[in-house]
Formats: sequence, structure tokens, C-alpha cells
Amino acid sequence: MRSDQRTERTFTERARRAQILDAAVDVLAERGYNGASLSAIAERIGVSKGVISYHFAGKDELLREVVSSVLADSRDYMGPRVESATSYAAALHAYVQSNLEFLDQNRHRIVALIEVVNGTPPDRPAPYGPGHRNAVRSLTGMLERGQQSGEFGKFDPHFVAVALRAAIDACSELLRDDPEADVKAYGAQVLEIFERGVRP
Amino acid sequence: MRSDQRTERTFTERARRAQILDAAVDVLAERGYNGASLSAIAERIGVSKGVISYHFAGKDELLREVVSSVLADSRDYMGPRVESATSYAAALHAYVQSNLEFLDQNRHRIVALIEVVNGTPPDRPAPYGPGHRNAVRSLTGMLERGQQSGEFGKFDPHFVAVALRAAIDACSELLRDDPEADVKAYGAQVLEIFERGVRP
Amino acid sequence: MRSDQRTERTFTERARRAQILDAAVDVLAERGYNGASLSAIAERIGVSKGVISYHFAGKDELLREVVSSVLADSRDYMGPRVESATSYAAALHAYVQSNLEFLDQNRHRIVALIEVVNGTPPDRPAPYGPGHRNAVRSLTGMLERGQQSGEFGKFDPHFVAVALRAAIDACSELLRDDPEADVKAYGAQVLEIFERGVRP
Amino acid sequence: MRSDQRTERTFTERARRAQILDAAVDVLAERGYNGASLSAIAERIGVSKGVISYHFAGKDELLREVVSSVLADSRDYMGPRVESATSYAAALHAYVQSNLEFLDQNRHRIVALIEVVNGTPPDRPAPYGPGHRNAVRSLTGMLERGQQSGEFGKFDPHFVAVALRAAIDACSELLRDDPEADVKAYGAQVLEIFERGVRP
DNA sequence: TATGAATGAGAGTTCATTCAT
DNA sequence: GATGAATGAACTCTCATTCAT
Repeated sequence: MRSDQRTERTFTERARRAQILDAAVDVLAERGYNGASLSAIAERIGVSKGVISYHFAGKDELLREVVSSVLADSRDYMGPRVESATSYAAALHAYVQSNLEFLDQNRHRIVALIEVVNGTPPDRPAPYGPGHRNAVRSLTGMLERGQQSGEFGKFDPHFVAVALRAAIDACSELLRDDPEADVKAYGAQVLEIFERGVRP
Repeated sequence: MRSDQRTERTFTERARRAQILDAAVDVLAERGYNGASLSAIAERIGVSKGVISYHFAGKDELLREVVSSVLADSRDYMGPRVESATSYAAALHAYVQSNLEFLDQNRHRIVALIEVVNGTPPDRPAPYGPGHRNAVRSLTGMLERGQQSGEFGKFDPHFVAVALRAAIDACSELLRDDPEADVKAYGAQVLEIFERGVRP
Repeated sequence: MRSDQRTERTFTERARRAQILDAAVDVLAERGYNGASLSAIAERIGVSKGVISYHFAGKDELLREVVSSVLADSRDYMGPRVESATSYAAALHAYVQSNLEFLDQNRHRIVALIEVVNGTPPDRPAPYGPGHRNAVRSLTGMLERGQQSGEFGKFDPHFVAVALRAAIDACSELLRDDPEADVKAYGAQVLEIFERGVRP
Repeated sequence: MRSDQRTERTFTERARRAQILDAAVDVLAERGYNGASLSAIAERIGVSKGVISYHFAGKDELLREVVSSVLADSRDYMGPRVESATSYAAALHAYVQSNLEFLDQNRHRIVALIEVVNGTPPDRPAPYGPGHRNAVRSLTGMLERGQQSGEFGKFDPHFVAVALRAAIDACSELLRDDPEADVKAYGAQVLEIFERGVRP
């Protein structure tokens, strides 16, 4: 149905798609990748499976949209905050802080995203265009420029980027194990470690 | 039949179980959680599906054993190395280093473990009894003791333990993206960051 | 709504029906019976599926109309030519020749017709009222009258009618395998065989 | 399961496969290509759908086997009879006669074969390796050799082969319309026509 | 011990049809 | 008259599990 991509969607359709995406996020977060069958998602909104097939080309498209919508929102949230920083140290600070804020405010969706990314079988196209690898790459770039400017010391920027991203993403685990966890404090702690770590 | 844990297993049976576990690891690593069907695993050893059902109570038990065998081996490898350290700083060093060595030498099995942990739907008993949570807890303990001894400075031990474990585990990603990645160098870099981080 | 056959159709409606029938023919010819879904047909004219349901009682009626419109046209084309023949041999000649001419000029529609006739499950009302059986019957009649007049020799008229119709219809295969096939030459050859065959 | 094609099949399996093939033939003959769902076939033997999937790689393989088994049997039946002919006229005679005999003795299976051949959507691999086209080709060859030998007169061998095959295949229609039809008599009639037709 | 065989549930998809707007 | 939306049944296929042999 959605063969003509340029067609604008009607109001109703946009609403349904959003509703389905929300349901998908919920089910993914609660029952995991393998629990997120089309029936489970449809059941949650109280419609038939066919509705999903009607609004999305297939399960793949649905999951890809789940991922890309979260990624887009995270870029929208973090981008301006990082770019308005006036030093590399400040940018690093803004990066970690805004990232964790976003995570904190989108717990459900983050869990869903991780389920999709981790759950997608290796023989299928990854559901995030550039996705996570890109996140590491852009972080690496920031660290490198910080080094060139003399603000940061000597270290392997790629390795540090990987470790930092992992530390940030671990926030999900933290929340999984304890939904009341103090994300802000965790962020502050991670920041302190890595700020020390990149200092000259 | 294998429900009675006190029954001693015959030699043949232990061998079969081991063989099946190995096959499961291979298939999990290559085709992911959803690709690891009982038929795929059975096919790899050239036996019928029934064999697996005979030796394991069900797929769940098989996967849980995959996980627990890797965790047990990692404890066996790291334990002595960490415990023989004569200072907390040395223990931290030994922890990270031996952990990464183990990861490096058991790539296949680690990937399989991650597949199981990530793939298992949340409504089912988690495949690692205490597992990861335990790892974080013991690391937290080590950091706390280091603080009490005055060797380490002031920080939140739990948060740092979470971040450090995440940084270590990120090694798998590193390897997934680049199988030739220099694990040792990555470990050294992570160590440097966190050693700085915990210093008084 | 269109169940009341006596209702006169408006101009617009007749146009729509014709348009839909054309689209159905095209899709049937290109994608076969099973590829001819209502969506595929609707998409070809750029309307919604509902339009078809509005103008036809159901898919069955649509397909039956496809068949009957082709058959009607073939009767309109062949009838006068056959009837104006002044001998039975001439009638036979006119029959085969005009039939193949019609086939040649309506390849698309013929293919569609065959798809419908072959594709319709046997437990459903056959899409050609009397249809093909009728064609054989009228041909049989012609042969019988030719025999009674002494123009034709001794043979089983029904059997010959069946074989001749089959030979004529095989033209579709010929065209399917080679769209450039010389239909006229094929017709001449078939005629020669059967003219010899029915001679006293 | 049947991944290793060289594996011999057990007795039970051969029996089941045969049983399934028979059921498929019956259902195809009775309910047509589109009525021959896996459930319908399974239901007829009183087993679950899964059984078919267990014994055949998929519906495609099942249908292909239906076709190839009939074609193989028909070759086995006709081949020796045609080859033992001592003249081209005799060969033509044997061809038509043995073909119709085979048709007569395998009515059900022939109808099933035709359903599969006609029903398979055009965008899918044809279910008969060489199949019908081959039949026409070999018949064409026989006619050509008969012409070269001087036994047959002047005509287009390809066209006559197409028409003759069509006349023979029309026997199925004959049977469909009247299950008591005298196939032998029909064969004799067709033979007479075409023997006259190819005479010099 | 191991196998082949069968089951039955559940997956994603497609489709004709219905209906409020 | 026409549309978008939704339904529900049917389809093929996969899989963990069970069981007689």
C-alpha cells in the first residue's frame, strides 16, 4: 500500500502508525525481540494482525522505524547541546550528560531499541542505517580534535570512544536492575572518570 | 530423565553433553540466537534432534549450560590471578587483564554467551543464575575494599564497577566489528583510564 | 448494489466497468491467475480496491465478465464469417481462419481468458457459462451437417471437433513460447490437416 | 531434513512420500491448483500439515515431484513402444496410441499434472524440467525424420507436432466432461486424421 | 542410547471483503 | 461514487517437543 513513498500520509494513518510504533516499543521492552510478534503487538492495541501489515510493509519496516525514530530523537536532543559547547571538554561533558538525560527520559524506547539491534539475526540487514557504529565514530572524531587542540592528552581515541559509549549504554542495565537508579549521578561519575582519563 | 541431578553421568554421556554444548556454541556464534535451532545444532554433530532432547531437559537447559560453562571457566581463569595480587591496584590490574585475556582466548564462546543472554525473552528464567550481576557485585566489593584501604580515592564503587564491566564487555563489539582488533592494547587503554579514575 | 441486473447503468459506470475489465485482463495476462489480486488490478488504474467491489459484486463476477466479454467478441467476430460461407468446407475454413485471426488480434485477452478458465478452482461456478463446451458443440454440429450433406466423409464428429478445437487453442501456447510465431501459417497448416481429415 | 540428497530413504519414508504424493494428486485433480493447499492434502491422509513439511522441502518440491513422477512414468510407458516401431508411420501410431493408453490409465494423475503446469504462476520456476516443450520437440524430430525418409509428405513439422500434442492432450477435457468417454476410439480418430495429414 | 516420525502451535504474509465517511 | 481502514481467514513454513521402535 505504501508503495509510493512520496505520498503524504493521512492524519488517521499517521496516528495509527504512531500507535503501532508505540505498541511495538512497549512489547519489545516487555517481552524482548522474540516476544514481539505481530500478534502480540496487534493485541496490545486491540486490533487484528492485518492492521500492521496494512500500515507497514512488513515486520522489518516496523522494527526499522522503531530504531530510526529513537535514533532521530536522540540526535535531535543531543546535537544542539553538544554543538553549542565552546571547548572540547565542554563538548564531552555535554555529550555524556545529554545522552544520559535522553536515556533517562526514554527508558522504554531505549530498551526496545537495544532489543531490536541485539535481536536482529546476523544474516539480515542491520536495522540501523549507520547506527551505533556511527555514534562511536563521531565520538572518536570529537576526541581526536580535542587531542589536536591540545585540550586532551595522549590516548587511543577509538578505544576510549568504545569504552565511553559502553559505559554510557550500561545505563540501561543499571535501570533494568534498579528502575529507581540515579541516572544523573551515574552520569556524573562516568564523566569524572573519563574527564580525568582524557586530561593531558 | 536427566532431571535427577544427583545421578552420576557416565563417561559417554558427559562426552555427548560436551559435544552438544560445543556445537551449540558454534551455531550460536555463527547464526545467532534465532538461528540456533535444535536441528541446526544436531545437524552440526550429525545426530538427530532427539539426541539433544535426550541429554538435556529442553532447549532452555542447554542454553543455560552454555552460559554457565563459559562463566565457570572465566571464574576459573580469573579467580587465581586476581586473588594472588598483593595490592588492590594490582588486583584491579589483574582483573581487567585476565578478563580480557579470557575474552580474547574464548571469542567464540563469548559471542555465544552474549547471544543467549541477549536473545532469551525476559519472561523466561534468565540463563545466567546470578551471572553478570554477580560480576558487578564482586567488582564493586573489590573497589570498596580498595577505598577502605586508602589505595583508591573517593567515587561511587557500584557505578564505577558498572562502567568498568561495560568497558570490558565492549571488547566483544570491538571484535565483532574488527576481528583483528588488538584486544591487549584495548585492555591497556581501559586500564589506564580506570586506574587514573580510581586514584585518590 | 449491482445485484439488480435490470438497472440501467449510467455512462460513467459503464466506463469504469470497462476500465476495470481492461486492467483485469492486463494483470491476468502478465501475472497469471494467482497474481491477479484485486489490489494489483486496482493499482493498475490507480484507484482503491473498494472501487472494484463497488462496481462488481465480487471477484468472481469480475472474472466471469472478463471471460464472457472475450467470448462474446469472438462470437461477434467469427459468427458472420462462418455463417456467410456457402459450403460446409468453406464454413470449416472460415471457422478456423477467423478463429485464429481473432486469437491473433486479441492475444492479451486470450491469455487472460485462459488464466481464468484454468485457474478457477473446480468447486466454484465455472466462469464460462456454457463457454468452451458450447464451442465444441457448435463445431460438432457443423461437422455433422457437413456429413449429412455428403460434403464430409465418415468420422466421429464430436471427437474431431474436440481435436480441432484443441489444435486451434494450442495457438496460445505457440504464442506463449514464441511471441513472433506465425499464427497465419499455423492456421493454414491446421486447416490442411483437418480438411484432409474430413474429406470423404 | 532431506538436505543430504544422496541419503537413501527409509522404507517408511518412501511410503509416506508416496502416500503424500498420491494425496496431492487426488486433491489437485479434485480441487485444482488453488484448492491444493498443504492442509487439504494433509487432511486427506489424516495427518498434520507438518508431516508434509517434514518429508518435502516445501510445497514447490512436492508439486515438482508430482509432475516429474507422472512424466517419468509416461516416458517409461511410451518410450519402448515408440522405439520398437520399424517405420515412422508405425512410430507415430505407437506414439499416439501409447500416449492415450497412458492417459487413460492415469486420468487422475494427468489432471493433477495439468493443474500444476497451468497453475504455477509465471514468475516461478516451471515445475517440469524440460517437460511439455520437450514433448513437442521430440515429436517434431520424429516427424522430420519421417519426412527425410520419404515416408511422410510435406508439412511444417513443428506446427503439426503442436497440433497433434494438443489433440492428444484434449483427451483430458474429453474425460473431464464425460468420465466414461471412449479414449481408445478418440485415439483412433485422432490417429486417422493425422495419419492422413502427414501422408505424402 | 539414538533415530525417524509426527505433532501442534505460532510465525509473517496475503487477500477478498466490508463499511463509515 | 470513491476512499482508506480494518477484518479475519487462509496460506506456507519453522520449530521444540514427544514417542514408539
